[in-house]
Amino acid sequence: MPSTTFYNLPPEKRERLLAAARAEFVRVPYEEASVNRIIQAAGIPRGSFYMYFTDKEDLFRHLMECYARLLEERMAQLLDRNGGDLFAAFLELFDHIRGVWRQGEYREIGQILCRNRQMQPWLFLDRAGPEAVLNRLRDRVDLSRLDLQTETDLSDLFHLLVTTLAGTLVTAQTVREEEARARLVRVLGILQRGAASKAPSCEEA
Amino acid sequence: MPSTTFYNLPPEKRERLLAAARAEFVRVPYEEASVNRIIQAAGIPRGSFYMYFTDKEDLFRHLMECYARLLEERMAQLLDRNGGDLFAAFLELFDHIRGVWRQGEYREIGQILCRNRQMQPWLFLDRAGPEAVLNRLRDRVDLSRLDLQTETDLSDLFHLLVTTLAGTLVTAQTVREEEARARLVRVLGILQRGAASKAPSCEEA
DNA sequence: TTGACATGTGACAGGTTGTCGCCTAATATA
DNA sequence: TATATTAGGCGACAACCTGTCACATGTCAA
Repeated sequence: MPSTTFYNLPPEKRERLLAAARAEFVRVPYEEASVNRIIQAAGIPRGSFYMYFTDKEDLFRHLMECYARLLEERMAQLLDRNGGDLFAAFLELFDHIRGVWRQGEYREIGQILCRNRQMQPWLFLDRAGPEAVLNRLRDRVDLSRLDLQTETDLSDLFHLLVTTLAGTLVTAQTVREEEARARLVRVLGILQRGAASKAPSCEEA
Repeated sequence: MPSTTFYNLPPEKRERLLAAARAEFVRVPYEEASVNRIIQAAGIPRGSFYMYFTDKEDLFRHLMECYARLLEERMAQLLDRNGGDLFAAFLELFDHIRGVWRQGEYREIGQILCRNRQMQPWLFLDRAGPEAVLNRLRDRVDLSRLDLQTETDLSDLFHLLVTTLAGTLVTAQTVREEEARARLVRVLGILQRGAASKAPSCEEA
């Protein structure tokens, strides 16, 4: 987490640093990103940087978490709008994210995530784990739409959904947009209806 | 991939290098692992190392892929033994892997994977993607047990299963073994029966 | 004015990586 | 046997990186 000193900075300087960081993380994969280049581009002395962030990872996490917070808010709205339908909300979240990534301040996030697939969890999963996110969202989920058989099924399902969404978003950067979306729809379908063939005694019309 | 020069090496030297590498990757997370320490521990000069592998990543991938090949073979056997039941095979694969990790040459793999969760995909997914693995395994899967509605459903399902297995294996290193297994069973259950509540007109006994 | 404290600053020590020219040993050719 | 050719062993080196630390500077309260 950034130190309080960082938040006391003049906003202009703060944003300059973050912008330089985003640019660097877009340019090369995480491991190759260099604090050196970031501070140079931002015109911020070495010592100061380490006053704000403990290291590169701290900075990267901050970028991800800022955006993750936005996503969580949006997810809450989408759940409400869809009457608590978890699957519908996730699909709409995909559309929302794709839209936001196309332009504006968060345009770079998509590219960063694509260049750093291993970091996917950092975007969607709270430092405290997926549990934490789910707990804040739980009230908005309509459980009657789901067939949950144990206490933890919701958590497991949520995890599956998050992983799937993340994966789809990343592939959406390289394959055709609709193709990625179609894949998401298919996987959501599998998760809803199950992949095991149904007993013949229970066939749908 | 290691150069042919690497394979021409006397087996003793080759194994010394790989052992040193495993030890280093167990010691610290991937980013912190140092080629320096590996070659020092193995008593191999710098120039030689770069003759065998292009860099640290190349070496790491090699370790993972050696093991991945074993897993794929095992998976093929398990599919045959379970009459092509994909779900049963995955569950047994979990048990198998846990057993192997407890001792022997691959004891370290579990720890490495745990210290480097982001690398999970490298273990299970072929460089060519999950598709490649599935294609080699496809014939052994009994499709009649599955309810696949589009061409790509099997591939999507396979991806879900692999991701889930990897996640469970990693958590199994930290939480109680049976707990991790129980979680895998639950998730497999969700994937089989689906998470959407069934229409009342089609209730099981 | 003076002190106390937060913050800015860049030189520095200690580490890393990949390369490159040189040397050795083994094998093929005349 | 003498010589050419080639694969491989080797370690010094340049170029880079990171995190720290002693010192400079600014700011606010007494």
